[in-house]
This record gives sequence, C-alpha cells and structure tokens, in this order.
Amino acid sequence: MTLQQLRFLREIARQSLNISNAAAVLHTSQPGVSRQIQLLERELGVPLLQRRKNRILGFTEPGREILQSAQRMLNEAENIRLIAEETREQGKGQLMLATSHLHARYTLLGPVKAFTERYPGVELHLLQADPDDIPALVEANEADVGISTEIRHKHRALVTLSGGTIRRSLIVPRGHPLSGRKRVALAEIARYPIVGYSPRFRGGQIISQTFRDHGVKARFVVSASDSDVIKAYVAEGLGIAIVPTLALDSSDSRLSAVDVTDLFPKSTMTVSLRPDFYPRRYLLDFISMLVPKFSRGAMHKALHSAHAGSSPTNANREKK
Amino acid sequence: MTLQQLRFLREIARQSLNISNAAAVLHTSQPGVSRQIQLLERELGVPLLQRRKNRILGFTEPGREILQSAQRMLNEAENIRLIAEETREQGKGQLMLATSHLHARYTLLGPVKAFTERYPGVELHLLQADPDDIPALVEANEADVGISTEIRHKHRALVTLSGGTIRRSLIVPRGHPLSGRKRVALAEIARYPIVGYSPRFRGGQIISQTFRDHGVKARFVVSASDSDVIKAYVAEGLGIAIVPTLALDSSDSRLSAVDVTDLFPKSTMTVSLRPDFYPRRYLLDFISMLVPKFSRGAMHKALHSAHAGSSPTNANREKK
DNA sequence: ACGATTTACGACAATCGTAACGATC
DNA sequence: GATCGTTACGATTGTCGTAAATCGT
Repeated sequence: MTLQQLRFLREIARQSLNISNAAAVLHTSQPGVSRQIQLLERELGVPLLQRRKNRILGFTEPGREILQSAQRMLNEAENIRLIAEETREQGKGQLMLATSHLHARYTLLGPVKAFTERYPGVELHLLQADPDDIPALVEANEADVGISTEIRHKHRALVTLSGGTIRRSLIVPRGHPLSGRKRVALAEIARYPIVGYSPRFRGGQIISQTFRDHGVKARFVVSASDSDVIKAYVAEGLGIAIVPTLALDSSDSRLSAVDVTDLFPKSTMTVSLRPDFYPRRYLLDFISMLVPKFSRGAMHKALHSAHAGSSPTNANREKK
Repeated sequence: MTLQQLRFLREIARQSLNISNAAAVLHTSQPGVSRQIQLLERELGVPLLQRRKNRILGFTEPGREILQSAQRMLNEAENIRLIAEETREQGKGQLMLATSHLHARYTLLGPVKAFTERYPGVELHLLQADPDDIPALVEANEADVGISTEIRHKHRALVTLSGGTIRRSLIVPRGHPLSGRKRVALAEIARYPIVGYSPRFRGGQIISQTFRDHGVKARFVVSASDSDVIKAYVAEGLGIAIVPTLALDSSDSRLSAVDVTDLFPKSTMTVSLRPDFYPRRYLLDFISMLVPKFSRGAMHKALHSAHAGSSPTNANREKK
C-alpha cells in the first residue's frame, strides 16, 4: 500500500470514476494510475472498483470504506506537510476565513488588523459567503475557519466554539417617535414600516419569525442583505430596522438606536473548525484575537478531544 | 513521504529512540532506517530527531507532532487492511475482549456462546484484567473492546456505550436472621460481619464508601476479588456479602438473597471502543448480542460522530 | 574498545512513461 | 471512430543490505 495509490484512488473518486481525468489532474499517465489501483487491489485481495470489461461502474462496498480511510490518511499526510511548513517558515502562510458580510465588515475588523501586524508574512483571505454556506465551506476545506452566527450543530465533522452574544438594536431616523427611548416593545416597532434583512438568510428569518410568534403583524417594506444598505435606507426615512448593534458606529448622526437584544432569540457568534486538520499556530492566534476567552491551550484541548486516534498504541497487534 | 518512513518513525519512538532496536523489530537494517528518516527530514525540510553528532537525544517539537499524525495514518492503514481482510474472509478473524472476572464469568457467558455459534471461524479471546485497567487496554489496542463497570469518561480517545444497570444483592446463609426479607436497610446489614470485595478495585470501594457516607460503621472480615470466592465464604458462615445479582444462580441452596440495588450508587455496564479503528462486522454483532439495544446502525452512528475526518474534501487546497 | 549512527557502494526491485491493444458508446 | 481502460516493454529511479567510517561513552 502506497500513499501514491491512495492518492490515485481518491482522485478517481473525485473525478467520478474517470481514470483518465484523474491521471491528468495528477500529472501522470493513465496506465500508471490503472496499474497502481490494480496492484493495490491485488495486495489487499479485494476489488475496489466495480468494472465490466473495460468500463468502471462504481466502487465496491469495501472500496467505499477504504476510500474513506484513504481520505483520512491523506488528510493526515497533508497535516504533516503543514506542520513541517509551519516550523520551516514561521509566520508565513495563508489563512482562509469563511465569513458573512456582517462579520467581515465589523467583527473581524479589529482582529484582522491586529493579525496582519502580528503576522505580516501571512496572506489573509476573506472568503465572503452566505451565512448558511459557511460550515460547508469549512467542511470542504475551502476555508480554514468559519465565522458565522448561530449554526445548528448538524455538521458533526466540525468543532464549533461559541463566542459572544450578538446584540441587536432598533435603528430609527433622528426625530422619529421612538428615538431616544430606553426600551421598546415588539408591538411598538410593528407600527412603523420596517427595512428588513433578506429572508433568504437565517438572520432575516429570525426577526420576522419572532414577530409572527408573538402574534404581531409587522410590515416589511424593503429588504436587503447587508446592514450598510439597511442603515442608509433608514437614514433616508424609508423605515426603521433591527440590525446587529456592532454594525453601528457613533458617527451615524442621522440615526438613533435602541437596544432590543432581549426581544429576539439569543444569537451567538460561532467559530467552526475541522478538528482533523492541523491548526497552525497563527490560526489559533487569530481565533484568540477574535474571542479572547479561547486561549491556545483551551482550543488545543477542544480540538484534541474531538480528534482522537493518536494515542500511543504501544501494542503491536498488526499483522506482519 | 512514505508509509515506510512513518512506520520507521513510529518504531523509533516505541523503542525509545534506539534506531538499531527499531530496525531489528522491523526486520530490516539500521542504515536503511537511518537513511529513510533522513530522507523524510530532508523532504519536509525539518529535523524530526534531536541529535548530537552520532547520538539521538529526543524528538524535536515538530517531530513529536508529526509522530502523532504518523500514528493516526498508520492506524488508518491498518484499518484498510482490516476492511480488506474482512471482506476477503468473511467470518474469520480474532476478537479480543478486555473484561473483568465478573463479566467474563456471568454477563458474557450467553453472548459468547451465541457468538461462537454465529461466527465459528472467529477466535474469541478473553483478556481478563483488573476493572480499572480495562479502558487502558482498549486504548492501547491490546483489546478490540472493553466490557467493564462504570468508567469515568476520562479516556477521551474512547467511545463508551452504557449498557444495563447492574443490580446488587445481599447474600446471607440460609437461616440467617435477614434471610427471606424483602428489603433491608444499610444499618441492618452493618450489624453482621461482611465479606467484601478487595478495596483495590472500584467495586469494593463503592460499597464501603456508601456505608461511610451514611455514617454507618460496617465490619469487613475478609475481602476477595471474585464473587465465587465471596459466595463460598458466605455459605460457610463467615459473614454476609453484597454481590452483583447476576453472580447468583438459583442453584445455590445454601444462600438466600435480598435485592439491595437501591441502597448503593447506580452502576452500569459500559462497553468501550476506539472510534478510530474499523469496527469489524462481527465486533458490532458481538456488542449487540451483549446489549441488544445497540443495533449495528446505532453504533455506526456513534462511532462515526466520534471519528470525524473522512468527509469529501473536494477542494484541492494541497500544495502540489 | 564497544555500541550506536552515519556514509559509501553495489544489486535489486519498483515505478513511470510511451506505445500498442481491446472494448465500449 | 472516438473514448476509455488494460497490457507490454524499456529506461529511470529508488530502496535495501553489506561493508566501512565516525563519533561518543
């Protein structure tokens, strides 16, 4: 069994069973790929691919299982490369963040600035995406870490860390009847036209759902998917809006805000990671810049408990 | 990077940094091992072993990390072999159980019988050990599965499944004042000399601790580590005892039993497994014979959620 | 001087790419 | 006939084991 053979197998799977394409992607020849797979099958004594004469129909049952193990092995191999690279070129590398507009624009601003000063050699990429897609991006290893709001933990392959609570504010134009209030009720808000978040996203749904749950009929006049746009519309007098408090800066002289966190379900910022990938030092550092309560030690513990399997294994029960 | 190189690395670690021994264990030559490690170090661009001239002092920091990844990879490689072997020779193989005397003698009797009938080709080994050592044996891969009573979940690398409650009975010689009673109190038990479990084991500690917690002073006259011995002593009139109910068979005409499960802390049978090792079909079958509520499907789910990392990873972010 | 690791060298095996063949759509 | 997979063969590369050299205790 060779890592090469496993790479071939994985690529065949990725290329939906087309060996020629797999060979092309791996910059090698088809016959080589074909033969290595055959050798692997012979060594294991089990066919991995279902074939009819000269055509490949699919994986066999054990083939699928073995493919999964192969993927895990190759991931670990990649981890080894990462570890080596990290110690070789300290403070060099890439960091891919998957995040929503909101966090990219506001939450991450400070941490990103601190990070680029601390690690000038690391290329920081912000992969902006729909909030609902973020965990999937991390799971597909398109991003090293996902920063989003409120994920149901259905993605079991990820570790999610809960950050701080996201506060919400009602914003109204200056001079509006609700301006300057300390607190407001849902029913009061509903008296005025509302500029909402696009219902495509969870954030928007949560707001409108809350009105519905309390039997309050709210009138949404426009919806947008980004708080800057919403703020602009409110400032122009199109309506009032509920936005994350962190999207407000005091410089907005045309707007007035009222805290309404308690009127809506609690939202928390969540950071998601793949526990089976090696967390480079600067990655963990970035997260602790973002959420100081996550020290590197605490995160190592969380990741390690999610990613078992490196225990000593002193016993040698392997077949010879 | 070769699997061979990783095997060498792991064996060097196992042999506490003695390359010659490692080579001997792997049936190869020292120079070969030495050179492969050097090649790996050169390829990764990072020293894995700390050396002074001609002597090896220890692992480097990245070396230790890489060793862990290497162990995971080799475990998965072993899994691939297991999968292949399983489909090649269905119903052949070995099954190593780590268990305490109690479970070996009573709980497992039925399941073992059923198992040997269902899988006559599988060699079933019972590795009897002190209850407290059982999780460690599973973690070290000396056993495929551990069956024990009540483990604190400090072994995070293991998945533990909770089976049924262990009932306890007070046993007394026939004709004893407590004989025939439906229920007894702790204080009543403490009036008589007690034959106890060896305090070396958790089981014994739980019993005596309970007396102490309730401020009841009990008198232990003898202690043994095995319920058959204890039963014999009680039958001979040395004292009375608290034993797991399942250690009693109705044929014991010289003894009389009273259920006392509720007087002591609840104990449950726990089954422990390493989620990072491929669970052969007959292993899961054995467990469901032991605890019917664990179907193969349920266990697959439990294991898979504990063992992440085989997700598609369609993105190809690896360096070329 | 002995034990342990690295370096040197030669034989062997394995892998890879090109070319040719067979089968399928 | 075009695409895809397998078989055949030659060149290159890599691996392994023996022997020698080097270093440390």
